[in-house]
Amino acid sequence: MNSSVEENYLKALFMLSSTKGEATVNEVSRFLDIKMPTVNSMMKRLSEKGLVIHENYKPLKLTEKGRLEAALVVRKHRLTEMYLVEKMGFGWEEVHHIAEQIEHIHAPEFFNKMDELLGYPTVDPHGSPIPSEEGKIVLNPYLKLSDCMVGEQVELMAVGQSSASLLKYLNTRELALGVVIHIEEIEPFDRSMHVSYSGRTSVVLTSLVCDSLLVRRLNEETK
Amino acid sequence: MNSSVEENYLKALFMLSSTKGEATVNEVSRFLDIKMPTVNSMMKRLSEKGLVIHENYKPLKLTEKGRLEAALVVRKHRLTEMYLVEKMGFGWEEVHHIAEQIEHIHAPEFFNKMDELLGYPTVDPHGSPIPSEEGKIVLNPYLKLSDCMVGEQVELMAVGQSSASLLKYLNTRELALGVVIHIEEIEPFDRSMHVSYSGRTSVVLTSLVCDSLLVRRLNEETK
DNA sequence: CAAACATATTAGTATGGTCTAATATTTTGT
DNA sequence: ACAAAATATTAGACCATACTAATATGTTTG
Repeated sequence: MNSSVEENYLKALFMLSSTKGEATVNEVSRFLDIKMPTVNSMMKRLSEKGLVIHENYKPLKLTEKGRLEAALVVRKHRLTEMYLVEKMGFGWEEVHHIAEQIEHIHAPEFFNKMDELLGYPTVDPHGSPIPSEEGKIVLNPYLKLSDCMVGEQVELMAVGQSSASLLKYLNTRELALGVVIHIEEIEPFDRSMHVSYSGRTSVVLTSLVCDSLLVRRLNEETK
Repeated sequence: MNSSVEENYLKALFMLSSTKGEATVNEVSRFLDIKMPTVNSMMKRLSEKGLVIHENYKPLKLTEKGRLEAALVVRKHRLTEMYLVEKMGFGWEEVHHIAEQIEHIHAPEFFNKMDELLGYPTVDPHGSPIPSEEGKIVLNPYLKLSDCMVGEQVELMAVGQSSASLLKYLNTRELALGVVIHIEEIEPFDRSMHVSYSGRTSVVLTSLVCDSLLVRRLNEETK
């Protein structure tokens, strides 16, 4: 059984290595706000437990076992977020720090019950995928708003990062999941976008925001 | 902020001292299954933090502050149990070990939301009182079934101890909270009771069981 | 390529929370 | 009342998880 602390390291590694398949001690250190030597010795431990591959001065990788255990923590986190929003009426921006704690509860039946009550969702309220009990995740089928072109119509499906500040920003602009966005114009010099949605027109979104919004192109018949 | 471990000691002390107002190191030790020297040094810590009164070789008492913090942990535990049973569909006997973990979550809004969704209950699914946010508890208004007399009609309101074995025992006999029990006969020599309820008649309950069942006398007009 | 910088590791320290063994005190039973 | 038993405390060890300071390795850049 892994401790909460170990689970946090595994989760960090899971998230940081999701694209490249590996991460450095320094990245984990900054991500968790824990000093490098501490990370280093913890990685030694996880390596002895067969959860991480750690050769001196080389980047860190999760073993298959480590990846599974990390995925299960992420699963618990995202199911919790989903449950808090859908079944308890919390707002997007309130649930993260609660889920950060509940994700370490050891009680599979508790999370499976949430899963059942939620109807076996595959994405959480931020739109991020929820790993299955076997650690499988659906590949994120969404693209960044910033990768779309003028004239396209897209539906907001997820946010790339779920900082409270971004979520509040979206709330004040009535930008919720499911909103259909029409791209009116893109400023070439700073890549900011003018968009319209839900009756609002010419709303300006900076490229920073556009990078964080994950959308799905609407096909012709939906228009 | 108290750690989970400290919270467990406070809770233990709270429960053990609920009748006499104090408890011994030895009792806490047996209750938590932690050796006496460990308990002793932890009590020293809690005493320095102003949560416990601990003079050498004297029984332990909670300070007002300690009592409040302990009550809040109990509140979180019992609200959680209540929520798991009422809102998620778990059985009585499944929820204890989940609540033991969730009670240490630091997120008042989470528990207040449960409270709200449950309609501000004052007793948990085992019938034990749920302390308020201010640490106040309604005095247990129930009496033991074993203190009742032949001919009385009582409603099952709570169980004195919530061991899985007792709860299963009650389940198999369809003895649920709210069931109205009629006391037909009491064996003087072993204090076992013959009772009837929900169509069943002459069910025998040993005195051990009767001691664990908390009931409320039904007044005449309810009969 | 060598110096400077970034990253990684080792060594040593601290704290929380547990243990066992030894000792001290209180309670109990004859 | 005194010896035995139960309870409480002190002392010393250990592991998990953090830190700082010092050192080693790897990377970047003049």
